[in-house]
Amino acid sequence: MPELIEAAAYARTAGRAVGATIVEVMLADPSWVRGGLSGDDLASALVGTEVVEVGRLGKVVLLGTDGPTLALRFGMTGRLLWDDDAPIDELVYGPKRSEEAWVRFALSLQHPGEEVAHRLAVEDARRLGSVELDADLSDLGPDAVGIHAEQLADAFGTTTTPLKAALLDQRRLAGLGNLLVDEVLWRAGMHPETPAGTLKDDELVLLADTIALVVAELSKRGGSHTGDLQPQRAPDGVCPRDGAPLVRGRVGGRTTWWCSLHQRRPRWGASPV
DNA sequence: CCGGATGTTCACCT
DNA sequence: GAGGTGAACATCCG
Repeated sequence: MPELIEAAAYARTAGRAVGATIVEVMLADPSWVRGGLSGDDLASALVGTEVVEVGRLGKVVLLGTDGPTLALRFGMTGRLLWDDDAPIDELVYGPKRSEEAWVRFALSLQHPGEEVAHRLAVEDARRLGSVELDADLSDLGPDAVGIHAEQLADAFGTTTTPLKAALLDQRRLAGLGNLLVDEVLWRAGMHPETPAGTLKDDELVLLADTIALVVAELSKRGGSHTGDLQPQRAPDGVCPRDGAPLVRGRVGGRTTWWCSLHQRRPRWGASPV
């Protein structure tokens, strides 16, 4: 996604639905629903209910009604739209335009006393997102916002999984995606292949502080793609801090960029040089 | 034309 | 069981 920062922006916008009644459900793409429900199932469960709260856990946006709770996942190209407003204009690896044909799911929402209903819609070109009723989110780890060193220690345990893969694993920690993790590790000066379970207490504190700083700063700037490292995540990119060449590799199945100088190799547990 | 892309999930190895 | 890899999903972009 749309990582945590975009999901938070979507949740803020979706918050405008609180107090409104769902009067219509539009499901343009039946495969966008999880749980084997049809569009009719979805409509009969939701039409007539009132949105009472909107929240977020990790990258998932939750609309709580006085009936079921609706979970929205945005995949890589999902954008949330409120009428003609889009909280996030453009996604880095998503399409550069907007098309009605990519709207997979929408709700019509009627506020009491208002003339016209609003539309809350999700546009998802690649269809990697989904909507689900009463989703089981028990596999998600603690949210990355507000994470503490002790929670990171719990999340990592003694695993030898590369730090980058551990931070991307939503079961350990919910909300960070590929771009945010590269930015965090770069700022913390940690090599992405460091075995996650070998971090010392002071390193866990530094990591937790860096996650908080990066999420706060990039939220203010406007998205997961506004990190200092981002413009250099390209061939011949150099470290914005010290000018050393960046290394491009694959860690945890994802493209990973790190500084050849200040994100040093782990002292042990790495593949032989 | 080809390869790669903010995510998730599953099959298949080691 | 843990963890890695690669594919698949479908589409856009350089």
